[in-house]
Amino acid sequence: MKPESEMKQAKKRILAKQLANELNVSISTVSRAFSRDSAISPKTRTMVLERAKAVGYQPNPFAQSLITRKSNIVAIIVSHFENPFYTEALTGLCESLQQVGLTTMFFSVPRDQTPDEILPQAIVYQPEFVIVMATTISSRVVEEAAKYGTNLIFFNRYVPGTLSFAVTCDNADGGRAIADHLIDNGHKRMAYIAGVKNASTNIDRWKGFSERCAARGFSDVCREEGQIFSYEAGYKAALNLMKQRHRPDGIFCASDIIAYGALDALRGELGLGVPDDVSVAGFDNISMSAWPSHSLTTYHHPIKEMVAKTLHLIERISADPDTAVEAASIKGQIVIRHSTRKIAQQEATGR
Amino acid sequence: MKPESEMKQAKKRILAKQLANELNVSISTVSRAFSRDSAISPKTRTMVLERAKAVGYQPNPFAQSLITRKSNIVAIIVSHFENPFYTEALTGLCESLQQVGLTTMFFSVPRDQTPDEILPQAIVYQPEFVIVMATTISSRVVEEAAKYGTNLIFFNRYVPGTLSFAVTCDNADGGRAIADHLIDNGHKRMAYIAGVKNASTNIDRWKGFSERCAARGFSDVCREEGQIFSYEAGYKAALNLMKQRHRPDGIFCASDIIAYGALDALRGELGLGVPDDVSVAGFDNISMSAWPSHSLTTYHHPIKEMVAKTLHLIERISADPDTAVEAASIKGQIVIRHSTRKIAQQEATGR
DNA sequence: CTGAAAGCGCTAACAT
DNA sequence: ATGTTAGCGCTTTCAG
Repeated sequence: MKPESEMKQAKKRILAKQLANELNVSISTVSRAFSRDSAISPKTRTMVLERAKAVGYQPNPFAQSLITRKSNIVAIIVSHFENPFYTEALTGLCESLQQVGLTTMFFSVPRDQTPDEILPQAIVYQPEFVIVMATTISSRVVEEAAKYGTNLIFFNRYVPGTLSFAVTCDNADGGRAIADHLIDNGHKRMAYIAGVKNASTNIDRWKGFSERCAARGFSDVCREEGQIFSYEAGYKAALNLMKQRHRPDGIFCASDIIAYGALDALRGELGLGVPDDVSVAGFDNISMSAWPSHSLTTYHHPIKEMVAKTLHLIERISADPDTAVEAASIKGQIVIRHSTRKIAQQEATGR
Repeated sequence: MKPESEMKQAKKRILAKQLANELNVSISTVSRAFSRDSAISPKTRTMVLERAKAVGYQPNPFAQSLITRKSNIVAIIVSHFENPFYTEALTGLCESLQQVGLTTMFFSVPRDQTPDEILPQAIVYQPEFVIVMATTISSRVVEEAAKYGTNLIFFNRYVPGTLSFAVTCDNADGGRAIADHLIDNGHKRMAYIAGVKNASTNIDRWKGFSERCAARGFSDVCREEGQIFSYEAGYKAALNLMKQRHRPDGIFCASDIIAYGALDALRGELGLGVPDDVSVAGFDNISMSAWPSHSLTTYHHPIKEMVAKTLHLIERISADPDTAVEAASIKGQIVIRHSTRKIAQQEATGR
C-alpha cells in the first residue's frame, strides 16, 4: 500500500446537495434551474447556474436518465464502414446531435457477428434513437426494437419489407442521371458493375439506370456482379466486362471505389483509353474523385442534406412520438468530369 | 388524444424485481447472478440467467453506474477525422471494447469549436477512459480531466509537455526507414513535405528523416510546409519544391494523402516521371496506396497493433489504477512499391 | 415560487 | 448461499 500522498486522488465531483447548501436553497431548486420549463424565478435560476458553472457542477446524467426515462443517447450502428462517405456522415450526425444535447454511442459490427447480436448492446441503454448505417438488419430485430419503443432510423439504406424511418439518397435518380448522361453523349452499349447484391442502394441504382436505358431504347444493359463495394471487385468486374464479344462503351459503377478499380483495370491492365475507348462513371462523389488523377464523373451523394434530414426527423419524432413512419429520399446531382466522353470530344476524336 | 389502441404502446422493460418474483428468489439474487464473482451457487445463477435471457431481462446500466460508480463507457474524441486511417482505428477500438463489455461514446469536434469545449460533454458521463484521436488538446484540460480521475489516452498523438498515456506509431523510425531506403538507392537530394506543423506525428517523422539523412551525409534536406495533411497541400508543396534551382530527387511526404497530391502535381502538371525523375514516399499505408495506379512506397502504420496496445493499456489500468503513465511507441515497417526508384532500375535506365 | 419527501432500478453492506 | 435494508444522485409530486 502506498502512502496517501502518492495515491491518485480523484477529486470528488460536486453534487446537487452541496451546491444547494452553499446557496441556501433546496436541492429541488438546483434541479429546477437545470430543466427548461420549470417553476423557478429567473433570478434564482441565474444564481444557481452561475455558481454551478463556477464550481463545475453538472447533473449526473445516469441519475437523470433513471428518473426521467430519457437517456439523451443516440446509438449509431455500422458494419461495413470502409467507404469514406460514412466517415463524413458519422461526424456530421455526431456534431449535429451534440448541438441539440444528444450524445452519440457508437457500435460497430465485427465481421464474425451480425447486427442482430450487437443491437441489444445498444438497446440496453434505452437510446432515444438507433441510427442504422452501412448495415442490413433483419426485420425480426426491427420489430423487436419497435416493441421497446426504440425508434430505428435507417441511414442510406432501408429494409424493404418493414415500416421504419429511413433517410436515403435518391439512388434511382442517380442511376437515371448517369444513364441520360451516357446516352446523351452517344454511348451505345451500357454496362453496370454492381455492389452488394441485396443492398437497397445497389438495387435502386441499377433500377434507375437500367430502366432509363431501356426507356431510351437500350434494353440490353449488361450487368456484372461486383459482390461488394470494393476496388478489387471493380477491377475484376471491368476485366470480365471487356472479355465480351460486344464490349460496352459506357460503364456505370455502383460506387466511386468500384469505379477506381474499373479505371485501373481498363487503363493499366487492358491499356484502354478512358474516356476515349470507354467511359466510366461512379456513384458517391467522395473527395478523391475530384483529384486530377481520377477526375471521375459521378453522382453526388448529398450527405449534408441527409444528415440534416435525419436530425430534422429526430426532432420531429421527439416532439411527437406518433409521427408517421417515413422514408425520405434525397436527390443529389450528377458531377461531370473527365472519365466520361462528351459529344464534342467524341467528334473531335473522329468517332 | 388518440384512443389507447392507436397509441404507440412501448412494451415495458422487465425489471429485476419481477424476475425475482417469478423465480421466488430475492432481488439481490438476481443482481448477484449478473456480477462475476459474487457469492451465489452456480445452480441458481444458471437458473436466473436462463430465465433472464428468456424474458429479455438485462440490468439497467444507468442504475448500475449510479451505484457502482463504473460507467463502462469509453469516450473517443476526434476532430480531423478525414484520414481513412482513423476510420479503421475507430472501428477496431470500438469492436475490441465491445468484447470486454465497454461501450463507446463518440464525440467529434466541429471546425468552429475546440476540443476543450467538447471534452466536458464526455467527462459528464464519467467514462472509464477518454481516447483522444486526431486532436490536440491543451495541457490545462489534460490536468482537469486527471483531477476527476478520468484517464486520458492519446492515440497517434502525444502532448509533449504532459504526462499522460499515449499510444503512437514509431514515427521517427518511419522517417529513418524512408531516409535509408532513398539513400540506399542512390538518391542525392532529399526533401520533406510537412503536415500539420505542431502535430507530434509530423514533428517526429521529420526528425527521424532529417537526422538520418544528416547522419549519412545529407544535411541539406529541404522542407516544404504543407500546413495540413491534405491532397491539395501535397500538390502545392510539390510544385514549390520543383521551383528550386537544385531539384530534389527523393521526396518524403508526411502522409499518404499528401503523397498523392505530390504525385499528381509531379506527373500531371509538371510531366515528370515518378520514379524515373523523382521518387515519392508517403506515410500510413492506407489501402489505396496498394492500388496499381498509386503503388506508393510508404511506411505501414501499425493500426492493429496500436489498437491492441490501447486495449491492453485499458485493461492494465482498470486492474491497477496506479499504473505508471506510459507512452508506447510501436514500430511499423516500410513497404516498398513503385513510386520510388530502386538501384537496379536506376542502372537499367542508364541514370 | 420554493421545500420536503418519495422513489427511479439497481448494488452492497449487513444479517441470517 | 440467500434475504433485508439502505442508499447511489437526481427529478417530481405534493404541500405550503
